[in-house]
Amino acid sequence: MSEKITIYDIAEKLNITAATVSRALNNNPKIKESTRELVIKTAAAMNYKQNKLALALKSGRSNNIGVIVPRIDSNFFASVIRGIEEELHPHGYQVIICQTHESPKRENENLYTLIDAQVDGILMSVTDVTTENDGAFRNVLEKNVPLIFFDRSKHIDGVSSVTINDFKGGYLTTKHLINEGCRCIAHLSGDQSLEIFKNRFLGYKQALLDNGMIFKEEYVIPVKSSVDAGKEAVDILLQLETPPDAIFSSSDFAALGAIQELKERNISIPKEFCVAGFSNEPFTKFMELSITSVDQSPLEMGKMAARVFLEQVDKTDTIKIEKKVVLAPELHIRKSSSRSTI
Amino acid sequence: MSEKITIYDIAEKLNITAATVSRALNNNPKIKESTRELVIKTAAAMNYKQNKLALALKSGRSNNIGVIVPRIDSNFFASVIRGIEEELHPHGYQVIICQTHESPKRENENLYTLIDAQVDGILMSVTDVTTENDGAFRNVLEKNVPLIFFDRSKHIDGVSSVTINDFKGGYLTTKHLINEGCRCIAHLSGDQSLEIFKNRFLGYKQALLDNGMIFKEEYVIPVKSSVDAGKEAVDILLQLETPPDAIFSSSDFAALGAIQELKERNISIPKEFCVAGFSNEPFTKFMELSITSVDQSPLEMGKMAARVFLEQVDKTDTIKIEKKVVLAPELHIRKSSSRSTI
DNA sequence: AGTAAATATGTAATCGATTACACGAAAATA
DNA sequence: TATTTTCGTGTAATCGATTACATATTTACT
Repeated sequence: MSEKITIYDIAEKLNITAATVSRALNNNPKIKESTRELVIKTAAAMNYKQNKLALALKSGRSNNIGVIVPRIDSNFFASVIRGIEEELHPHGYQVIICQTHESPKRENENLYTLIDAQVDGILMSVTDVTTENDGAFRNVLEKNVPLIFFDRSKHIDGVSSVTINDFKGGYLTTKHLINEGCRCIAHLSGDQSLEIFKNRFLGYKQALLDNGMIFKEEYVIPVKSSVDAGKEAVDILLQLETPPDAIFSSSDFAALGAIQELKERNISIPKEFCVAGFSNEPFTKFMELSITSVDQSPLEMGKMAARVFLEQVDKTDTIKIEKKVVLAPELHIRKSSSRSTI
Repeated sequence: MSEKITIYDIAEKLNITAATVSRALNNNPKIKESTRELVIKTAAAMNYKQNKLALALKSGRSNNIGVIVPRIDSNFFASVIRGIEEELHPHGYQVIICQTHESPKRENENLYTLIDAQVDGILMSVTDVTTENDGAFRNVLEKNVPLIFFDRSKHIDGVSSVTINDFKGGYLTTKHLINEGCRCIAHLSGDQSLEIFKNRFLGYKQALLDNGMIFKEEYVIPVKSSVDAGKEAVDILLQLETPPDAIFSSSDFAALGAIQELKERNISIPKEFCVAGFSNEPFTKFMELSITSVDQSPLEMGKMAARVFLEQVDKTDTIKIEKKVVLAPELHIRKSSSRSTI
């Protein structure tokens, strides 16, 4: 078992004090050049490694940042985390992962745990806006720990966010469906308490109105992000007096379910019915009948969130600047809605 | 900005020493019951939070564990990490994520960084067996930090691992293809320096031999795990004198590419040609022509790796027990290879 | 040579919690 | 009552690094 070498060990060996060793290693200009070289050489020879915990305790900075997501095993969140890790790694930060599983209680708990662990910042996607975890959020802000929301945001003074323009995503997609000749476009909506879903819906609605189409409440079906939910939604929609001829789904999984159900009923896609999803999950482009979807550039979102964090950290004296970064959504048009190319 | 409350603050308020406060909070039996209650009540009232960094420095334990994976944005690794996090969270551990991007240099760097950060354990999937990062691994073991490999393992004395029986996975799949009537089965192989791919290949070979079929070198095409690689492989295979009538791919992505290329050539699947992949990526079951694949139960693998870690941590005095957990692969038979059900 | 200025290093406190050891007071025993 | 236990708490060292302040040594200048 290798001994743990401290600056005291180096000091002892060289008959100097730990203070001098510390200064030499930190390039303090007051240290004689010859001493510095000697210390550095000796430190290397003894295989000295700085104890990060001691440093963290002294400085109050752990060089860890916390990331809270509903779950990690979703392509979107995993990609965001990848972006965060890649951007922050060069700066010496380590990424701590926490999952909420959409539970506000877990979210609350994670926030406190991360603060306890003295992270230097928290990047997160909120779980639920209705529940009041404001205590936990306030606690973070009071501790002066930079807090940055990505994708699923929440309005809190002084908190920056990185999101995509979901409204535009919904608008573009709906507009595209209209352009393809669809006349009655339904929408599979997500949890309206989350802005992202609210905005996708609003974009959908606005696109309808801007293009002389009627918005009908009955065409909006709330779904969970699952294949089955998509199937059920189609079942409901097709029973309407005037069934729709297109679906803009706020979830790729629901879009997939919808497609499966439509096929089951021998409805031809995209000829008779067009479908578009949201998130650009990998499978959407792999399908034989590839699915039109909105890309949220998760990698870029993660990197951007990390950059916003880097801007805010260490600026405790400055008045905190609330930065709202909004990325542009990118509509990937594929077979499930491409009548023109057929 | 909320003050940071320490045990000294509590001590001062109650006119006792920090030692007593510490003991009271830690349920030390030597503390008078009345004192303990008073301390606990006061701590709560003052909103005291234990400083984890100080504790970590004193105890040498950070309550963090490091996870190193090639990349996080792959369904498999993300699911493993999910399993790890869920299993370790109740025990108070936080999970630090590192990516190698298949670079041995990054792997090396990550290992040292995690040790520097005083993690209490490292769970990882190795990147490459050929490169000698042995120094870094030895460093981990010398520091007495539990090291556990999952999926991609490496033979190092005293290191436990959690893997699936890749040999069996390859064997079962190949056997299945044989049962479906395939006579010439090709294999898209992965990096043979990694045991997982080696074993999938060996399982494939053994199944052929056990069932009176001939093994041909030319039927084994090394591929990267990508759609394009699968397409190219098919291109090569179909130019052979005796082209195969089935493919067992060590990668789902390559299997997908193969299927796309076969369709391109109007070869009917599974009638004329069967295809099976490995990993059970989400898209394999979503496809209209769903793809037969081997499930590696990543969630379970992560949980198991975490459990092995929990068993090993804190047992520094005991002789380290090398534990090799091998999970059973599960073949999911789908349309891409199901002649019987058609 | 004598003093000021510059340079290099040492001393000791600090970050916050834990804990071996010491000690005084109360309770138990002789 | 004297002595030993037991109990509860205080003292101070420790984990490893940083740093304000003090001090010693050189160098520069009159």
